Amino acid sequence: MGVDPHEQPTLADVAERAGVSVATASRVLTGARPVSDDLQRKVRDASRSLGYRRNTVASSLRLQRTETVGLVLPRYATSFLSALIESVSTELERHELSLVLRYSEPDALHDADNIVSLLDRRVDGIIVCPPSLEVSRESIQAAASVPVVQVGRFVDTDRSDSVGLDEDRATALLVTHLADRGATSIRAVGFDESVPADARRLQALGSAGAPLGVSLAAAPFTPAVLEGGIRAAERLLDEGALPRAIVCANDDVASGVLAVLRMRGVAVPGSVQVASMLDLSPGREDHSITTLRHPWPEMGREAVRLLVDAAARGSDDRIARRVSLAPQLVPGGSTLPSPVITPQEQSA
Amino acid sequence: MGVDPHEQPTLADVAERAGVSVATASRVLTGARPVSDDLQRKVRDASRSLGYRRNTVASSLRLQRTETVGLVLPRYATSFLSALIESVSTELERHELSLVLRYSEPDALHDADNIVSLLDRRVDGIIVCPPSLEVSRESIQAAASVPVVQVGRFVDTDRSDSVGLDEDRATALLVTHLADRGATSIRAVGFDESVPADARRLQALGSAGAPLGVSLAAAPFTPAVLEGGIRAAERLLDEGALPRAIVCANDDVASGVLAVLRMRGVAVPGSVQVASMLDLSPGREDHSITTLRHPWPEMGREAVRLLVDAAARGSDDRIARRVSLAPQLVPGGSTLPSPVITPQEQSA
DNA sequence: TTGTATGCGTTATCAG
DNA sequence: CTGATAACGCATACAA
Repeated sequence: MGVDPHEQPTLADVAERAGVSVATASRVLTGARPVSDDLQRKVRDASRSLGYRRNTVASSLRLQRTETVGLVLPRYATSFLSALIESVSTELERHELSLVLRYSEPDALHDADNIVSLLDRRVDGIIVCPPSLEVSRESIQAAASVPVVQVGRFVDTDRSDSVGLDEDRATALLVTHLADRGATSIRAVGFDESVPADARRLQALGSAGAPLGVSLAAAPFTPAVLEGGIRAAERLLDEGALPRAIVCANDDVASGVLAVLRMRGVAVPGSVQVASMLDLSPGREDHSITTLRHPWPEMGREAVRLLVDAAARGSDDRIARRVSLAPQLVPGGSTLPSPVITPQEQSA
Repeated sequence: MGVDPHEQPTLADVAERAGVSVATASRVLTGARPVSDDLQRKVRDASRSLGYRRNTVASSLRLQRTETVGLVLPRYATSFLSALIESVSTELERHELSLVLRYSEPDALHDADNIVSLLDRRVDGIIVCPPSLEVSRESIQAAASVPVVQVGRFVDTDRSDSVGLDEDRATALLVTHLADRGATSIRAVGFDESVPADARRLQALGSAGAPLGVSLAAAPFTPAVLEGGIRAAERLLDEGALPRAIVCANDDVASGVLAVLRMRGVAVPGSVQVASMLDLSPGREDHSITTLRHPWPEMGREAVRLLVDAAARGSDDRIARRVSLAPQLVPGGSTLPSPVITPQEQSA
C-alpha cells in the first residue's frame, strides 16, 4: 500500500496517519459527533499534511444524497436564460449544492429522457424551465421521487412548485406607463391572435387600457422579428392612421418599427411612443427602447429557495406552491421621459 | 425486504426477479461480457418490469469515473458565455457526459476553491475560462490530477490544452474589410494603451493596416461603454478631423459613436465607416454594426474534443496543445455594403 | 468518547 | 458462460 503521490488519500490513510480509527477520523472531519480535542487535532493535522479531500462520490452513496441539483433548460432560448443560470448557480452555491445543467430539445421524449438521466445521477432536486406545456406534464410526473420546481412558465401540475411571471401585471405596468405619457390609443405589433399566449397578452393590453381610456387595436400579424416590425410599421404609415403608442411583442420588433418611423420622419417618442413587451438582451444596458424585463435573477433565487425548502420538508404534505414575480419596466428613449401634465392636473 | 414502490429497485432486485446472480444481471445491463440469450432476456424483462435504473453514484464509486466534467466560468461575462455553455453542454451530451457548472469570482482564492470542489466531486475533466491570467496558473496546477482545457484565453501553462482566439487574424480581417471599402485612416476608440491586451490590439490594428496603406491613430482613452463612445465621438467632431473609419473596442462603444455621428449629420457609412472589435450580443441578429464575433460554439466544441481526447490518452506524454480559432466578421450597416472600386481597378 | 463492523449499489476478479 | 465475493470510500449502529 505504498502512498502513490498521484492517488488521492482516503479517510483510511488519514486515520492511519493520525493513529485512530476511520470512524473517528470521519467524525472529526464531518463534525457529526464529539471527539476529544487531542484526537481532533491529530486527525486534522494528518488530513492537512496528506492533503486529504473527502470523496463526495462515496459520501453520496453512503448518504443517499448527492448535494446536486439538475437544471433543465430549453435549448432555443439560451441567451435569455443566462441570467437564470447564473442566479440559480449562485444561489445553489450558498447552499453548498452543485448544479448539473442539461438542455432539452422541444420534443417530449428527449425532455423526459433528460429528467430520467438526471435522476440516474441521483440529483437531490430538479429545476426545469418547461419547453412546452404538455411535454413537461409527464416529465414532471417521472421526477416524482425528488422535489421539482418549474420556472418561467406555469404548467398545470399539482405535484410541483413553480415560479412564474405575472404577465397581466406586467402588461398593466406598461400600459399605465404609456397612458401616463399621453397615449390614448395603442397599436399592438407582432402578436399572433391564433396563438393562445399572444391572444392572452392582447386581452391583457385591452383590459389594462380600458379603465385608463386607452383604446387597443392589433396590427395584422407580422412575425415577431426585426423584419416583422419593419413591415408592420410601413403598413401603418401607408394607412396614414398612426396611433399614439405602439406596443411590440419584443425588442427586435420594436427596433424595426423604430427604424422605419424615424426614417420616415415620425418623431419618436414625440408623436408616437414605442415600447416592447419582452426584453431580448437582459445582459445589456441599452436604453433605446422601453421594455419589460423578466426578473430572471429573482426567479432563479426563488426557484432554489422553493427547492431547498421542499427538500427540507420531505415528501409529506406536498402542496404545490406558485410564486408570481412582476417583471421590471425598463424605461428607454422610445417613450417620453416623464408623465405628461394633463389639462385637469394643470387647472388643479 | 418489502418492495417499497417509492424506493428505486437495485441490481439485486433485478437479479432476484430474473433468478440470476447480480454479476450476471450487471453483465447483461452493461454488456461487458457475453451472457446466454436465455438469461439475457430474463434479466432485461426483469429490469424493464421493475423500472430499474442504474445508480450512477455507485457505479462511479466502483469505476473511479463519474462521466462528468466541470465548467468554470467567470461570473461577470455571463451573457457572452451562454453560447459557450450551450455548445459545451451539447457536445458533452454526445459523449454521454454530464456538465457541472460553476462560476468564479474575479479572485484567485475562490477560483482555486472552485476547482478543488470540482475535484472533490471527482469530475473526469475540467474546462475553465480563466478570469485572469495569474489567478488561473495555480488553479490549473491544482487540477493536475484530471485533464484541463482552458478556453477563451491563453494562459502560460504547459500542462493544459487550450482553445483561444486568433486575435491578430481577427484584427486583420476587420482592417481589410475597411480598407477594401475605401478606408485610408482609422481612429481607434475605447482602447486603453496601458492595458496590455488593448495595447496589443492597437498594435495589431497598426500592423494590419500598414501594408494596405491605412494609417492608425488611437483616440484619447474613454471607457469601453456607450457613454465612452459618445464622448469620444463628440471630441472627434469638435477637433474637426474625422477619419475615414472608426474602430471601436466593442459594440456598445460603437453604438455611442454611431448615435453622435448621425445626430450631428455625419453620413455613416457614407463618409465615415464604423466597426466594432467585439460583438456583445452573440445571440441577437442585429446587423446595425459591423463587428467581430467570437466563435463560441466552435470553441466549446473544440474544448470538449480536446478534453475527451486527453482523457482517452491518459496522463502520459501530456504535451499542451493550443488551438486557435478565427473570429467571424459580421458585416453590418455601419460599413459599406461592398468593396469600393478603386481607380486602378476601374482603368484595368 | 472510541473502535468494530456493516452496508450504500456496482463492477471486476477469480473459481467453477 | 455463470456465480460468489471482494473492493470502491465513506458514515453510522452498535458495542465497549
